[in-house]
Amino acid sequence: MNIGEVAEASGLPAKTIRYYEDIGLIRPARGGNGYRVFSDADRHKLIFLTRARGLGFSVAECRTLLSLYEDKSRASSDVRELAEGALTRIEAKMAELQQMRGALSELVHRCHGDTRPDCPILEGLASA
Amino acid sequence: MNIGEVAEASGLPAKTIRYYEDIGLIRPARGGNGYRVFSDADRHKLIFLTRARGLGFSVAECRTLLSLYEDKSRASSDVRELAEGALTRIEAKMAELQQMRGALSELVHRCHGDTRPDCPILEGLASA
DNA sequence: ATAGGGCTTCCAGTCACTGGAAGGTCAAGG
DNA sequence: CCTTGACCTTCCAGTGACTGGAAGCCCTAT
Repeated sequence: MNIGEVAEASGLPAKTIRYYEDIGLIRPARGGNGYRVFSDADRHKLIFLTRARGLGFSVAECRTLLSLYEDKSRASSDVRELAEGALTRIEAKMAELQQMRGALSELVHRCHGDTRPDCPILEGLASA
Repeated sequence: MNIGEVAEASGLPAKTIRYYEDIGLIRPARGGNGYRVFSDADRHKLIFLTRARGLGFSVAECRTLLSLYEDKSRASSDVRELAEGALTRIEAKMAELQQMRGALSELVHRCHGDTRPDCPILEGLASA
């Protein structure tokens, strides 16, 4: 299949797929016309990448995940460690966002939001 | 004050303060030796920026916030709109992270994480 | 006089794409 | 056979918000 089809199938933009080839995540073959030719294995890898990225793994981690995926003598603990790291990052980020949301929503609710200049949001930013 | 002091006072790295000058968020004076000289107003602005960034406003929004802050005839509704936008973004991001966390933690809990290759995390990524 | 720390500029790199220009290829319709 | 339009190619540059590092000036203390 050509890049358009595999983009459709994997949910990734064609640009991103070319980029993934660039950084060596995938190695599609080439047809006589210079077009990339994607095998089923390539398509599976791209779907794998789409999901892994969607779960918060970095591209570097995806590279490792792909090599673990292909290494039939892997230890599942290696995969789990990566996943636990991603989970920890997600939870840290969520805590940070929760903090922000709390502070911000309080400021928003205290601001009447009309034509007057008086504004608790700006006041809060200027001197917490 | 010099950049080191104002960095300490605002919580921003000196590098970031130079960057903020570069993009025109602040305009510190210069001493005869070429060093940046920060006034109290500069310091206040940097603290303002630290807090606004910490609440999830983009640098572009911070620029607007600063100009609203200095505009004594502003409408508080303009500030509030910006803040509501930031809040909406935060909530969207939180929802996304929650989704990720749910999926990822389920996979992690299903993986025994030992020396065997068998791994539900990889299976989940390969075919959800 | 020298050692150290702090300051300066400038260039390059990060992460993961994304946009756009210039041009080659292919299938369908006239 | 020619054209049209969709699809493909490469290459270069830009995004956001910094961050690292090199080369060199400045200031203070010993």
